[in-house]
Amino acid sequence: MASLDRSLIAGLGPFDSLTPEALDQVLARARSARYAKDSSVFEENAEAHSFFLLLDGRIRVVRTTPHGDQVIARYIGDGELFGIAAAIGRTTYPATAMCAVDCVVLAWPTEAWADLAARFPSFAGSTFRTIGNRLQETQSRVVEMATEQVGQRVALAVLRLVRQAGRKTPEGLEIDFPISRQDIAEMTGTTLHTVSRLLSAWEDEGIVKSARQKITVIDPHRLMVISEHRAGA
Amino acid sequence: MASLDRSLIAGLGPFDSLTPEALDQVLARARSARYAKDSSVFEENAEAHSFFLLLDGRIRVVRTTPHGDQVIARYIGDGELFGIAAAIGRTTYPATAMCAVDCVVLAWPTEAWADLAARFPSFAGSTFRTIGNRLQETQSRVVEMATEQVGQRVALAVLRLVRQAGRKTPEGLEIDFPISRQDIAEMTGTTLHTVSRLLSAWEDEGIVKSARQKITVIDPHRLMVISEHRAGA
DNA sequence: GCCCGGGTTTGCGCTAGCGCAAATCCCGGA
DNA sequence: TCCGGGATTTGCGCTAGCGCAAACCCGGGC
Repeated sequence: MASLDRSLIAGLGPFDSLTPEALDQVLARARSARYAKDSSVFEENAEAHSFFLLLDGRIRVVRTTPHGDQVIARYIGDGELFGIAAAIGRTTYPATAMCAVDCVVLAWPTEAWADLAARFPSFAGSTFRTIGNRLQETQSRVVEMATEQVGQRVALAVLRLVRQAGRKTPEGLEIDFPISRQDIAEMTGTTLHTVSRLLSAWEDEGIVKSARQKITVIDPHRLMVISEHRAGA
Repeated sequence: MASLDRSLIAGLGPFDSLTPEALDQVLARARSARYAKDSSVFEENAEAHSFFLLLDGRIRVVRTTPHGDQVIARYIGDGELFGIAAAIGRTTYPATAMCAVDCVVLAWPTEAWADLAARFPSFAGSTFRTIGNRLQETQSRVVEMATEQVGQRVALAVLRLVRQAGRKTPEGLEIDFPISRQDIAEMTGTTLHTVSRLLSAWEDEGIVKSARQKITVIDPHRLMVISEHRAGA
């Protein structure tokens, strides 16, 4: 494992405003690793030996119920920390991290966290802000699940994905990683059948365009309308 | 506002293992306040001027949707910090804190947080652990809402309440604060009608006993069975 | 170029649970 | 003690969306 170049992480959220020397110190304790698409970085309930930063790729964070149902907690994008719930008290990962595409990550041993946090307060702050944001966002999802119906939830999920991972194309905004109907279903608490029906309907209306593992939003505005209004035409 | 006695908070989670002097310093920046049942300690979207510790009572944390639906995020019990998402980056409260009964709270100005956290690392740690726990728990609720059906969700909610606020009575375990069918509905994403029907059915089977704003669990074991098994007899 | 397998679409029937409405109950105040 | 209003219960009809099943489509490996 070669020595890591600080340009990898300079300017990324968690390491914002660290001096070059500080960056080197932070990197000194990290190792980098590649994971192939569909491999997991860590598994639910496994002992939390490391925490991670995603350098490149896209990671799906999944929980599995005792019944075997899967629920996607969130997608992680470039520059985001993940596996950090572990850094805060937890000794075990609460979910599985699956690579939606080939990924490059940095990993720090869990023990390093307290030390880094103490030495670089802005790093600690950023971590906590991240966790705070996720709590916030997760609570919004609870509210959604409790009050909106499937159509609205799916619309919201697609909009969120586009915002997080939208790539501009001539057609519209395309989600830049492969995502199946099943995935959307697991994000919104419904079935792939229902998602498929909804996307088909929206495609007929020219709101989205979808293909195998691919979704492009043509008319975000009308999708927002769907996500807000109860019932639909 | 008289000076506060450190015995109020000695030994409480967040202030565990602080020296008497440290406790005094922490208390020096707090003020205590009483809130009547059904009054709010803070409102959603209001500016986060303070964070709080509940000394006595029970607080319902509620979010309201643009459509006017309410969702109960959680209940806060004695000795718990609340309104702290604000202490971590947020400048505004993400939810409303309503008193389910008369409450006594300690309040610190938001500005004091960074200072206290820096001076008393164990306080900071405890806060973060609390937030971590809540993230965890909130995610579990997302999973529940996505995969279980109402009967199971309501059973889980009741069990959780009993665990958190159960008082032993000759009848069984009684939830020690007034809680309506509507409240349970807002915790589980259903309607008061459905909750009422479920409780009635369970009462017929001798699993729970319920009255106006009151629920007593007679047979926790059978309730757990309901919460785990799909479909029911 | 052909075949295989996973992703997707679509039809169909069914039911969990919502929405509405009405009756009842019960606590607390006058 | 009587009364008003919120909490609860219960009936009834309806539909959103699930579950099952079958067909289809398409990309990649051989």
